Amino acid sequence: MSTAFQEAVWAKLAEIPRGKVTTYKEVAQAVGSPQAVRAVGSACAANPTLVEVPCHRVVQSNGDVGGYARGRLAKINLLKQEGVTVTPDGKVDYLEQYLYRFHPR
DNA sequence: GGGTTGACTGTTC
DNA sequence: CGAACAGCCAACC
Repeated sequence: MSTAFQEAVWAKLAEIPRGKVTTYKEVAQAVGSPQAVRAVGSACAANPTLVEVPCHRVVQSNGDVGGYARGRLAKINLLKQEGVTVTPDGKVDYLEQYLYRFHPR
């Protein structure tokens, strides 16, 4: 079972184009709760399908890939596969370049 | 109904 | 630059 909040988050994640990434904060803002970044993370963790929902394209605002249901390494590997530069430290380099924003100014 | 936990963020030391 | 503290929201027990 899922809540409206989680579905809203998943819907936003589905909008992220391949080769791009977004931050939990951006998603939180997109769903209307810019402070609910923790809740967004929980929603991603509760995501039922890892293929339909590109949760691996969500990273932390500081560039760190954050966590992943299958492990950080798997997440890093997926991002690299999509053309995102990830440092061995598990951080996305050139984040601003790959960052996908829901709130364009 | 109340308290704890978590795929986080920003500030401060 | 790295580690620690506090703040926030939604879900779970």
